[in-house]
Amino acid sequence: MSLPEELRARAVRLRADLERYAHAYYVLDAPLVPDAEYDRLFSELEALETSHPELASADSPTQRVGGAPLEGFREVAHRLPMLSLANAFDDEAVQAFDRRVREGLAAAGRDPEAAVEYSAEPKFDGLAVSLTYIGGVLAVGATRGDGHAGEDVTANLRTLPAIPLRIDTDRPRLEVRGEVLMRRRDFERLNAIQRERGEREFANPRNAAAGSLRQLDPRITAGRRLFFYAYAVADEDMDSLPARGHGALMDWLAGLRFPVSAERARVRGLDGLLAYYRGIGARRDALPYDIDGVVYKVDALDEQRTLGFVSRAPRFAIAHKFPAQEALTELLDIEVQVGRTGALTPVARLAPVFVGGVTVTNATLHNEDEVRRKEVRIGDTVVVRRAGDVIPEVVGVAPDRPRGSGLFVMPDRCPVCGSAVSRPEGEAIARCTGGLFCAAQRKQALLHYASRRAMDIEGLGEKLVDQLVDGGRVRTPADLYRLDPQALAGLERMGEKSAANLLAAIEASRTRPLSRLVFALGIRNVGETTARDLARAFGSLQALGAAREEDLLQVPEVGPVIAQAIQGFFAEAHNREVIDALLAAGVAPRAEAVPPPGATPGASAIAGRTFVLTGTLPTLTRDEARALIEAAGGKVTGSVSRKTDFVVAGEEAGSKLERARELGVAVLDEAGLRERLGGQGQPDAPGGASD
DNA sequence: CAGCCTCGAGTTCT
DNA sequence: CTCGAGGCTG
Repeated sequence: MSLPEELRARAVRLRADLERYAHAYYVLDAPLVPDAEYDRLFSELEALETSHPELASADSPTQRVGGAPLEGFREVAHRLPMLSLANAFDDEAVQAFDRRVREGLAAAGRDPEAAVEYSAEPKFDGLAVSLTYIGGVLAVGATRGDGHAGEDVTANLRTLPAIPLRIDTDRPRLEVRGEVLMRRRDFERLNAIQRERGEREFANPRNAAAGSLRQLDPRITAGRRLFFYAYAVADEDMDSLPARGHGALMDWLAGLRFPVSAERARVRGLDGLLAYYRGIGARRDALPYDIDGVVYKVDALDEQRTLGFVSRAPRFAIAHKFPAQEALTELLDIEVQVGRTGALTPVARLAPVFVGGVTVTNATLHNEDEVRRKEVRIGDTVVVRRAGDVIPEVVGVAPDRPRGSGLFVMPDRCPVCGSAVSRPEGEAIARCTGGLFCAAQRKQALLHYASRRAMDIEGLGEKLVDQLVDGGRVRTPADLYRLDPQALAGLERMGEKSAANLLAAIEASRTRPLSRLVFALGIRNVGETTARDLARAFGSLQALGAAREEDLLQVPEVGPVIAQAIQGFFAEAHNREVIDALLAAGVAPRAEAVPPPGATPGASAIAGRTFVLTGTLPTLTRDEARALIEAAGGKVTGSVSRKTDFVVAGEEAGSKLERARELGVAVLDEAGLRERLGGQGQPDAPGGASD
C-alpha cells in the first residue's frame, strides 16, 4: 500500500531540477535546458502529483500556476516591524547622514574621522514584502501593510518564479525581505494585453505590481510576471547569521537562489556614496526596472546594531531619492478659476503628460505675477514637475523650443458672473467683487460649509452643489435644511437611498460644535484655529455678532485686520439673514467644551506642548492624532520651528522631519505619542486628584 | 521695525 | 505642500 519509494524520490528530484532551471531562466537569465525540456519535466511532475495526491506539496513548482481564489486576505503580524527609511533629497542631507553615522559610531569607540564602509543598492520602486521560510519551505509571504501587520499574500507570491519555494538551509526559520516589482518590459507587455482586451491599462509598473499582488485569484497573479529582489534578512539574532556585513549577507542570499540586485556595491565614505548615486543616476533609464533612488546602509551588522533606530527608521540607513521627475508638455490654455473668497486663480491646462507615475493635465499657476515671473504663454512647451512628488507644478518654459504667442491677461470681469475684478494695491491676488451674487463663490461657500472640517455633511460634493445651485434649489447654507426628498428627486445620480443618506447627513449637522459653525460661515481670514478661539471667547453666534472691536482684539490671533473682517461680515444684511435662517431652521450648535485650563504643569506630557504631524502614521489618521493631542490639552501646528516640542513622524515623512532634525526637535512615532497620551487621564499620582 | 511664527487659502489625482 | 499675509516678539 505504501507508495513506491522511487516515485517519491522522482518527485523530489523533479522539483529540485525544475526549481534550478527556473532560477537559471528567470533570475540568472541563463537557461540550462531548452524550454521544451522544462515543459516535459513539468508535465511529468504534474502527472505524478495528480495520480498520487499524497505527493503533492506546497513547495512544488506546480503550485506556481496558482490555486483557487481566496475570499480575502488574512492579516499577518510582522515579528519585527517593517520599517521605512529616512529620505535624503540632496548631497547635504547625505553628508549629514554620514556625519551622524560617524558620530554615532564614535560613541562606541570608533575613530570618527575614518571613512565608514557602506553597502549601496538601487531603491526599487515596487512593494516591500516579507517571506518566511520554515524548515526551508516558503510558509508565509506578507505585504508590508502598516509596518506592524500586513496581508497574507502567500498564494500569490508562490506564483513568482523569482521566489524560491524551498531553500537549502538548516535554519529552522528564516525571514527574507525584499521588493516585488514588475520589470518595464513585462509592464509594456501587460499593458499591450490589457489594451487588446479593452481593459484598463496600468499607469506605471509600480501600480501594476501592486494590483497584481493584491489579486484574490492567484492565477491572475501568475500571469503577470512579477519579479522579486531580496534586500534584507529580519532576525532577532543577527549574530546567528552566516555573515557579518550586509554585502556578505546578500551574497549568502544569492547562494540560496534569491535574486539580489546586480547593481549593489560596497563603497567607502561620503565620496563613495555620492559617486555611486551619480553612477546609478546616469544609468537609471537603462535599468530594466524603475527605481526612485538608491539606498545606503552601514555595511557591518554590529555597527548597524550600535546605531539602532530613531522613531520608525533605522539610523544606519537612508534612501537617497532622485529629484522629482520632470517632463515637457504643451501649455494648451490658461483658464481662470473662482474660489470661495472670489480669488481668481489661473490654472494651466496641459496636454496630458506622464510625470512621476501619473498623468497630469492641470497645474495651478497661483496668480498673475506667477505667470509673468515664469514667462509662460499659451502654446509654449513647459517643464512640469510634481512638487513634493504630489502636486503638479509648472516649473517654467522649456529652453530651445518655439515660443507660444498666447499672452495671459487677468480678465477685468469675473468669468463666471461678470462682476468687476479688483486687485488691491500690494496684494498678489485678484478677486471677483460679485460676492454671493457670483455662482462660483456661492458654490464654493456651500462646499466649504459642508466640508469635513466645517459642518461635515457627507455626500454633498461638487457635482451635487452644481446641480442644486444651478437648479435654483439652494442659494445659501440655510436652504440645505429645507431640502426634502422631492427636491432631490430627479437629480443626476440621486436615488432614494442617496437622497435619504444626504438628508440624514444634513440633519446630523445641526448639532455640530459652535467652533465648526463659525468656521463654516467662511468669514475672511477666520480659519479653523481662529474660529475655535472665537467660539470659546464668545460662546454663541449672537455674542460674536454683537462683539465690539476691543472685545475681538482680546482673542488670540485676532488683530485689527481679522476684527474688521468679522465686524464686516456681521454688518452685511445678507449674512445676518442667513444666520437667522440657519438658527430658525434648527441649527443649534453644541456648546463648546471648555479646554482643560492649563492643568498642572508636568501633569501630562501633552498639555501645553506644541506638536507637528508629518507623514502617514500606522493606525491613526492625521485628524485622529490631532484630536487626541488636543483632547489632552496639546496644540498641533503646521510647521516646525524652535517652539515645537515634538514632531510626530510617520511614513514618508518629508521636509518637516528634516527640519526637526536640524533644529534638534524631539521626534516621536505613533507608539511614542500613544505612550505619552496613555499617561494622560490615568491618575498616576493617587490621592493627588484635584477634581 | 524686522523677522519669526502661525494661520489661512488654494490645489492635483486616484 | 506651498505661498502670502496677519499677528506677535525682541
